[in-house]
Amino acid sequence: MLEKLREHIKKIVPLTDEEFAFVRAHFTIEKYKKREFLIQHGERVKYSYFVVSGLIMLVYDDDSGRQHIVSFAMEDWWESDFLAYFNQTKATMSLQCLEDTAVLCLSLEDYEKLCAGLPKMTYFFLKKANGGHIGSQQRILSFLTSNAKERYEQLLTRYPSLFQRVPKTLLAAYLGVSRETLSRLWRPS
Amino acid sequence: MLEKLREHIKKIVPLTDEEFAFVRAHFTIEKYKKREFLIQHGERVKYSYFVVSGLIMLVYDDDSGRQHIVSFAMEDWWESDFLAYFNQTKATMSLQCLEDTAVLCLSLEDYEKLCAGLPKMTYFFLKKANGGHIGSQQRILSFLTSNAKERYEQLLTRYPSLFQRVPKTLLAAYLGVSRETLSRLWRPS
DNA sequence: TCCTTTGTGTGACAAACATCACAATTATAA
DNA sequence: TTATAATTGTGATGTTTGTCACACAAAGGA
Repeated sequence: MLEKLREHIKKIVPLTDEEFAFVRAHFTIEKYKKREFLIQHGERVKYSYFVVSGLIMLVYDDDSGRQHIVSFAMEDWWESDFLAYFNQTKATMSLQCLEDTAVLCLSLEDYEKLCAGLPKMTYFFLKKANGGHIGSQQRILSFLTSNAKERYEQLLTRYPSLFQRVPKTLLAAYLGVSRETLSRLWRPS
Repeated sequence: MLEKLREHIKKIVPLTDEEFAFVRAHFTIEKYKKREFLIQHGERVKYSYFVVSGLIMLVYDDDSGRQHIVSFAMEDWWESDFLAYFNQTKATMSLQCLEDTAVLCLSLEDYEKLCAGLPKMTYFFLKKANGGHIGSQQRILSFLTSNAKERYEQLLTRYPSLFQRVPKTLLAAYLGVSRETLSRLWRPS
């Protein structure tokens, strides 16, 4: 569990045993079953999460009851409703398990302490945040430049495992098309 | 020019005169006229930019010659082709002026030196990067939940000045609709 | 096991949006 | 100023996508 976090951080900043002991003290471990919620829309966001194993989705439920998926997060990803997390406001999105999932939890207070106590970790989070920003921009670009079929192909090229792990309805909710349209994409009209 | 940067940074981390002297030494000033390019697609990305005044757009030109706008950046915004900047690869996007624009330029080397020499600045950039990530996620959500008209209204609510400063063709290229559709939105069909 | 969810495909039709064509107006530079 | 380019609106038409309806298969709990 925690060793996975260490390996993950090491890819950006190497840590001594002592430093990692400091880091690990800020995290708690939690396990969730499929369909359980890590964050519930409307509630306070206590943590951001490092996914050790499993698969979760960040989802927005609109007024008409439709689900829209902002992000899937699998092993080695960081996820939360970051807007609510950093501003300590109520969640506008939910974070829900698509598989049994193990996560490491980091409260905002511990996040700040971690950054203050070990500047390397600020740099680590900076790299992660830049990566997230760039990734989101690429997703925006795919909305601007590509139709439903192309977006679907791009998604499966980038994350082939999602095809097996996630029902098509949810892939549609990520791509921004109806599940019926998605179902018809590869069959010629 | 530089005083604007100081005010901007101060909103997140206060700096002493000495610290700001260190910061300012890493930036250079550049001025561009309307239609000029700060970054040209295919070329190396030397800097990320802090916009002191004016207006620029981050734009992707696709194979069929269409323009897609990833972002507008005005006063007090940071902008670049961040993927190419951080990886020191060729730009896939262009950064072009929509108005005469003054910017402060920061090379990747100076960015790293700044972070290493003054940890406060790492924290500053972390806050900015998180803000950028969250902003991009909101934009993704607007693609998922809203049609062209709603996205247009959201854009003008958030950035009313764009309505006067930017031609409708470019607003359309930002929203992901044709300029004809955009032109017809407020007139009932 | 059976029985209820959940997931998937497909037809018929409606709505949203893109494309092409053209006109007219407003900036901008020589 | 005058000519050229940039910007905007709008009609006609076709394509893409959404919605509703239904059937059926697969998965999971009692």
